[in-house]
Amino acid sequence: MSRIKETRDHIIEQVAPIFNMHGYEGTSMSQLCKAINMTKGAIYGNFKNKDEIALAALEYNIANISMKISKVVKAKKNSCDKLIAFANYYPNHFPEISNYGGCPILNAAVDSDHSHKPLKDFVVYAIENWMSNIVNIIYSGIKKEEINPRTKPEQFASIFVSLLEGGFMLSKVTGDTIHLSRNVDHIIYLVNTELRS
Amino acid sequence: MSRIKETRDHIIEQVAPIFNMHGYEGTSMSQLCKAINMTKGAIYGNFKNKDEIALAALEYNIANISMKISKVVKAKKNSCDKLIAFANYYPNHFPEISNYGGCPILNAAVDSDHSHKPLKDFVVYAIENWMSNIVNIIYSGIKKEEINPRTKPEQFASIFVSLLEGGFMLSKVTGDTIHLSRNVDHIIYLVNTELRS
DNA sequence: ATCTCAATATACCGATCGGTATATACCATG
DNA sequence: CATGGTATATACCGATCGGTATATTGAGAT
Repeated sequence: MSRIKETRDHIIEQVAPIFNMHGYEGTSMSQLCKAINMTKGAIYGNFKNKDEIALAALEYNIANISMKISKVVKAKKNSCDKLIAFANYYPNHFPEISNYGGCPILNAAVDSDHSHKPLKDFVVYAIENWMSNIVNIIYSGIKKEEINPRTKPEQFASIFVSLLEGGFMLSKVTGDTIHLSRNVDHIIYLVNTELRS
Repeated sequence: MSRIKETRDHIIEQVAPIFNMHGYEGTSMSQLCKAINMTKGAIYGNFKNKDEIALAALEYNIANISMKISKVVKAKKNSCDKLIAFANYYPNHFPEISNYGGCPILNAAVDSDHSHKPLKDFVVYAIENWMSNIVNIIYSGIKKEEINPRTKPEQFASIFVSLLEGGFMLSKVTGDTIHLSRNVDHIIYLVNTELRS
């Protein structure tokens, strides 16, 4: 890897949590300089402008959490267990995600509404990607006869994602994990009583 | 009402949607001046600083939507119908709320995390108030023997709020109301199959 | 008609914003 | 050890930030 790439990656890693915590407008370039202990020359030598570094940070944040979730999901063989492992990731890593500023997808979805288009486009892409991930697990589960074929995968995906994001938001802002726990309990209940065959 | 109060209220009404759309950091005082067609003198004559006007705007936004929802809920007598009317408010008014910048509670919950404490405190208060509203409808429904007494009101409230907020967020960012509709369908399903006695 | 006082407009503050032009430091190659 | 090129630091830009001090305005009271 070339040296310029190493610096660029170093910058992205350091600024990613800041963008996640403070949002696009709430993050300033000087704030980023302080965080990476470098000057504007280093940033503008590696990124065209604030938009570009914000997008890179978002991509990093979403790829990061997606990868970690993917790991616990792949560890399960049964489709229903995959869904439950997915859901459990959030309460199991609540402090860590919370200290990082919350779920990057939710933050970006709320924050990106009036920022530049590529950023918003990427949020939509990430959400659709996430939902189709759930949908695919269910379809595959139906094929493997682990999941009730009368299940509606798309509807379940909407509910699944909403319960996790909504629950995380409630727990983060109130400082009480109970909301997220209740939602995950409901997801597990749905999986075991309505999906699992 | 004194004239100063009229101006203050006029300002709040005009700036409330701007704060809801752009968030605290994303909203500038000059932007507000342009919106109300007045100058800084008018604003700083009626508000101590940006924090105070932002809090007033949030209070206005939340009171506003709460009042409207309360109206459709109170129009129903049966507790289960109240819950369904509550949930239906969101898809029924999606374009209106969306154009206004989304649900002020969700926006503020995500936005307020690093702003001044009174603003965050008010978000928490509003959420707890909202949840206890749902809880009270259920308790009252149990007492009136309209709702299954084995229902867990607090758990249902977490799920209820999360499905609405999460679904609205998904639908707003993707521009497709299907997510919100699916979630409301699930809420109605839960009410009719698990709550209604 | 004049005075008073509150409400708003104007002009300005230092700080910081995103961004850029240039100087400097550093490393690979000869 | 000199040189060339690249990566980063420095210094600076105009614009805008939140906020304030003061000038102007206008309605009600005398």
